[in-house]
Amino acid sequence: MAKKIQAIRGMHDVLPEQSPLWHFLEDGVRQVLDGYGYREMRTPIVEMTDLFKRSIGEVTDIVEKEMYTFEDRNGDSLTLRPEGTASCVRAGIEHGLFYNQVQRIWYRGPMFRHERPQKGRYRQFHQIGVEAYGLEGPDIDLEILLLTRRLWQILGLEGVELQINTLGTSDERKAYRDVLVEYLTAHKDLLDEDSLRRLDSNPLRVLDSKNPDMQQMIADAPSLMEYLGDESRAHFDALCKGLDEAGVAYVINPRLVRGLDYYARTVFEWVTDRLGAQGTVCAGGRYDGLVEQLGGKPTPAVGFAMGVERLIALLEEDQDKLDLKQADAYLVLVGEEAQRQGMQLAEKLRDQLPGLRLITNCGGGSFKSQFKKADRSGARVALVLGEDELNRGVIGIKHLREKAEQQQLPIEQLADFFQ
RNA sequence: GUGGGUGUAGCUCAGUUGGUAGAGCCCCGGAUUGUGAUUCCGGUCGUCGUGGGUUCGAGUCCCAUCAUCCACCCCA
Repeated sequence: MAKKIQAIRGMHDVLPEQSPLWHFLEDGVRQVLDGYGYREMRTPIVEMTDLFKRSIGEVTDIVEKEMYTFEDRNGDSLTLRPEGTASCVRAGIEHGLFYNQVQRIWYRGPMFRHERPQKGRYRQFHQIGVEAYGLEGPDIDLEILLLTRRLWQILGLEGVELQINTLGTSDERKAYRDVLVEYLTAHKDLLDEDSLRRLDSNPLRVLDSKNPDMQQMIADAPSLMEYLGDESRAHFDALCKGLDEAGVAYVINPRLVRGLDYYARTVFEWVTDRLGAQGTVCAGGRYDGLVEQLGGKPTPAVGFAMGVERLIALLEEDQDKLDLKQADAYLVLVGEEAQRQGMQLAEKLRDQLPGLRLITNCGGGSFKSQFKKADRSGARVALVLGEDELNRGVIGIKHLREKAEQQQLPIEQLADFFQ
């Protein structure tokens, strides 16, 4: 036997058995987004490497050590996208979508990060992202959050908690960052190895440290809230008020600091404790500076991304609640003549009943074995065509899921049965 | 990138102090004529992750390597 080739580390197949759950999720998301007037955009999986360097930030882990970057045949440096926002902004600028316009956009697809695989963390993973451009007020932030709440409702997802925070404008954050670095440097002796590293790369992250020895020092650190301008504060207050009025439960988490450089003002995460260490199921925030930073004219923006594998993992836990059977009817065909005519009959049924999910038995087999297959297909009924039925011009209908006598119908009346 | 756990049939796993592999599920067939899911009977399936080493002999011990899982880190 030839040597087997297996999938790349951290990249997984979605098998036929799992795809109904993916469809359930994707259909639900699409339905909700349609309902809010968001439209899908599809962008390439590969982009110029600089796009991500400039948007995500040169000194982030993603750019420094997690990107799948390679040289194209003409020498360009290309990268498999590690996230979707950058591409979305690039495409928007490229096609003039942001000129004096409001855009509500969503996207979905695979993302790539070269990390050590773990539960809820893969090298190829899928995100569904939602972005709104051209609106600077807190109303659109609120809409985005209401939309996520509705998503969980539609999907029947329970036990996810909303955490929000504000990072202020980039100027406010810069000012705070300087103060924080000063404070942290003064307490350098208390910092652990990770935090010392973050002191240079992302000092705000130090506040999120899990190290118990550092908690007191962190609690005494200056708070970003004190460095917010009036406008940022008003923006955040208005959002909180809107959430209150809409009855959305949330927790203000001052330590919530998104890892990508482009976030400002509103940031949020939906988290669960059911997924181990990777508990963030959906996260995002405002990124007013990014469009300009990537060469467009200044455009306010807010958005988020969901981790599809993580949501699927949550949905799997109570999958039995979902009705995901895949066939309505299974056509049992015994005998050469029945097999021949059965194919024609099945086509006719599909003409008459476009939504019908009908599996035709192929490969022959006894009545017994064909009924076994019918049962395993999940079909509600088995349609039976054998020698007897052919001679009499009828088809047998056996109910597989409920107690009811097997009945017979003239073949031409079969379509009526499914109406 | 760092640390720990695990790799035996398609799946879930057992395999005693080293003596050349087993169960359940699944799949296939049968239990008097053409009927599933229950029950009974029978059957197929393995280079024991891969490569070295120790030994008369390795699934079992040693080394390496790959994969996978969990945590750190990072993030959706």
